[in-house]
Amino acid sequence: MDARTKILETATRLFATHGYDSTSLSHVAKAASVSKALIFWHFETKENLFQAVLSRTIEPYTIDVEDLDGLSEPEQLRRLIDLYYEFVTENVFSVRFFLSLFLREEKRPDPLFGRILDLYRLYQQILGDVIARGQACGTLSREVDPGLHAGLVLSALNGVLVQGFMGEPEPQPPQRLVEQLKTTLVDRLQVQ
Amino acid sequence: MDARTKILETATRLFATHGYDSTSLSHVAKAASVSKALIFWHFETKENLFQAVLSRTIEPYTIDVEDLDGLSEPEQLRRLIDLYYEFVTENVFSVRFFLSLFLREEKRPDPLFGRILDLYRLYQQILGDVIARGQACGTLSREVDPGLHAGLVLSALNGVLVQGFMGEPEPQPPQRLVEQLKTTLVDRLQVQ
DNA sequence: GTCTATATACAGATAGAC
DNA sequence: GTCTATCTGTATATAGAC
Repeated sequence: MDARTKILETATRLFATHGYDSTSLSHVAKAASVSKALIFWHFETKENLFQAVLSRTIEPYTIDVEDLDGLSEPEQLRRLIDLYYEFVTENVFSVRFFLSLFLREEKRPDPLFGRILDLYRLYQQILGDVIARGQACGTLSREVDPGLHAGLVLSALNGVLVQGFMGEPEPQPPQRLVEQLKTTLVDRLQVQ
Repeated sequence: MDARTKILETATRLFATHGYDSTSLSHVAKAASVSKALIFWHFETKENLFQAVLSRTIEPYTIDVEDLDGLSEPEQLRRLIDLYYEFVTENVFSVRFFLSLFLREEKRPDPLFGRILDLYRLYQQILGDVIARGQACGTLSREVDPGLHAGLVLSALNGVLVQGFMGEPEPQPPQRLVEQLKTTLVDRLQVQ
């Protein structure tokens, strides 16, 4: 592996676990087995390195909602919930990283920041649309407001995620919570 | 106000917004209008100051579940949910602070850390107990597992909280999400 | 208790050899 | 591209006057 990549990988790991300020370039250099000067040669400044790390990290963040066709609306909802949960479990490390950035004034990577929020809103809208369609088709109860219910589902998912961050062993394992979520927030909404 | 208190208040604010490492004692000294040396005279080290800040911050963290008597179980649940939400809104600042600490290896204030988790688990257990009692009395549906449902309710509450952190304006304001939460996760569980 | 002045360490960043 | 050596600022922490 070339030095540049090595630096990027190491910096990603260290920034994510210790944060921006707590991660010194001397530390990165040592962990990546290169000199400090080489980091500056490749990335100019610490800030630049950080931006490069963020871009690299956010790269796989996309929503592809395939193969929902042919499923009933409740089934689509269950599938979307699973997709969301799969995504965050596959990216726990960086999701945790970004969440910690959101909580601090420290570093708000505004452009990327906005991109994450856009993705998030898009996902919420997709959920809301499916609920609305289900109500129109008569497969889902009309008792709830689609947008609001979508917001609740996502909140619950995020809550499960955060609960996972707060340290094991939890009384309720995340997967069972997600199951409970689908049962209560989707199945109970179905029109029999 | 005496200097010691002034330092504590200032440090609390700065640590909470910028984190441990990003907050220099020079900065604290300037913001509190005292000399750096005075901070060391009162608190010995930066680490000590931080611990003092944490203790002070965690002080009001208690659960007092009063006046639930006389309420039906569903009403008790609604009340408990409101209490939780009131607590976090009154303490947004420090809750956000602690959550950010949980997400970083940076500083894990282990003793206090544990106390927060204990409170959290206690709250979850209270919720679970109320649900179980409701099921025994026949006011709540037996379809759900009490502990699991309690976990889901708390996750959803935490999710609403986090959603609030991620930046306004959100499509769904927190209060409406909490209402939706109570409707869906409590009312729909009632036996008519 | 509160200050100014200072010691010491390490941060981000540059110069220049190879 | 990669290094060693070095500059400059600022961090935590101390000494000692008042």
